[in-house]
Amino acid sequence: MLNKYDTIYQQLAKEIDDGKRLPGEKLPSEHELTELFATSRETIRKALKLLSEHGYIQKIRGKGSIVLDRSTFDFPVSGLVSFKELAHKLGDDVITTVHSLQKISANDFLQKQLGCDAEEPLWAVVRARKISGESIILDKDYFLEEYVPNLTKEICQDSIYEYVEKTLGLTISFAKKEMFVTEATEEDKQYLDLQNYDLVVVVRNYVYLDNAVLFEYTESRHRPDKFRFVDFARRNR
Amino acid sequence: MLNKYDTIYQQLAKEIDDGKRLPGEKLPSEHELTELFATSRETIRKALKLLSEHGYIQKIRGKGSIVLDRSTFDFPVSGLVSFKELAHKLGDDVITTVHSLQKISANDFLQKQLGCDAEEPLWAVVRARKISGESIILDKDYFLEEYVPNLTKEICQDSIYEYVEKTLGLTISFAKKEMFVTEATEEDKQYLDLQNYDLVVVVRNYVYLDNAVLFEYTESRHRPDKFRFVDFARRNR
DNA sequence: CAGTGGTCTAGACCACGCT
DNA sequence: GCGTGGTCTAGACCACTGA
Repeated sequence: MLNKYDTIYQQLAKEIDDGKRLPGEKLPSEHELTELFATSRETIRKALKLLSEHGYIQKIRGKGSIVLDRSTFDFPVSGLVSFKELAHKLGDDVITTVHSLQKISANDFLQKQLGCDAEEPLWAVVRARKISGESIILDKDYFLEEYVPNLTKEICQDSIYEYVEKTLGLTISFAKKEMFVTEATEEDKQYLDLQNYDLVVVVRNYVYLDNAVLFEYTESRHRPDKFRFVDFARRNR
Repeated sequence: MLNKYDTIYQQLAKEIDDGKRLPGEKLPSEHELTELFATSRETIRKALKLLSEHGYIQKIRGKGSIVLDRSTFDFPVSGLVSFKELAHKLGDDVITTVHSLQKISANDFLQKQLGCDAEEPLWAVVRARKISGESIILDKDYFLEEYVPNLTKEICQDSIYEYVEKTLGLTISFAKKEMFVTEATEEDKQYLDLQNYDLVVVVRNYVYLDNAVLFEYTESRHRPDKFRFVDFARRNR
């Protein structure tokens, strides 16, 4: 069972998704929702905050909460989405090839990225992602070994996140992403079907556990024509 | 004067920025902060929520609020940042050239992007942004004329957002961004110093007013080597 | 003016971490 | 068991909107 406010959020979100509440319409007032759900106003407000953060409604002081048109927001969400989830949503067939899996010590670059000690033991994984027959993405992952004692090719073939969260019981709390374009390296050219492109889009991902430890640094290198990112940003975040 | 919780947020953020509270340290507990700021716990919690949403702290149930290391987060923020603000933060000299400014009617593409009526009257502005002597970004903006009755070259030269918000009194509430890489068009080549690059990074920006009206569609076309984006994503957003 | 959402309060109980 | 943050309540006053 979820929180009360989360339950209310999900119900209202579903009603909007199902077309029971149409864009442009107003939701019942907070006062009315309080009675509808037999709860307090602050709880209703938390649910409405979630709806507005997910682009379902917009709250306007003095007027009410207006249902938004999410039809233009239908691309897989920004935020922390694993490659596997993303591919699944796109309905594409994805094949992962593990090119290397080894224990290393942090070099200067990784020490800086992970903010860890010099020589800190790390897992280094290099994987290529093939979509519809073409190698499109090169994933280079670095984990603190301390948190991930065992790692096998099979796990890397599947989803490392799933292993980390479900099997190891670690909780990922948030991630910072950084994106830029740079020249393709020899490694990119070796593992990706770059066609004639000599640039790649690099997405750097810094992943934190719920104990505030930065435990993973990932670099995803995308063939430029297949890259896409969506961000849904509220003002004054 | 701001809200109480916003004031508390800003004070704590400043203390962290100034190094008075160091990464890894814990903030005082919510109970202690309640007494420190002579306020209620929910108000403190709103301030802490802001801190955690901006990457200043991480809250851990049963333990406390830990100050994070924001030193790797120092690049200008994701979200709705106008070009002018961004350039200002970077401390660069920026020159804007207005290449065209005209009233048009929505064509099929713009009708789709803005979700407006066919033939809806729009402003169309094309501007190039020169940073340190090089034309790096081509901005193509389309506004609903209904909301922006007058637009002059001088306003476009300066900041359209400032004009819209300060002079017209409209409030921008949020934006959706979409990013991808594509081949440079003739227009890109004409207005940008693309060197040998034949790709551009396109950022599509959908801007909403606080009355839930989508009133602007902007396409920013960046020279790939000068493009950079940072996203700070909490889980389950 | 009545009705809306925005802020704030002072309490309560719960789930979790640590010792 | 104690202190932490997470949820929830029932009220209050304010700022804004629209008739």
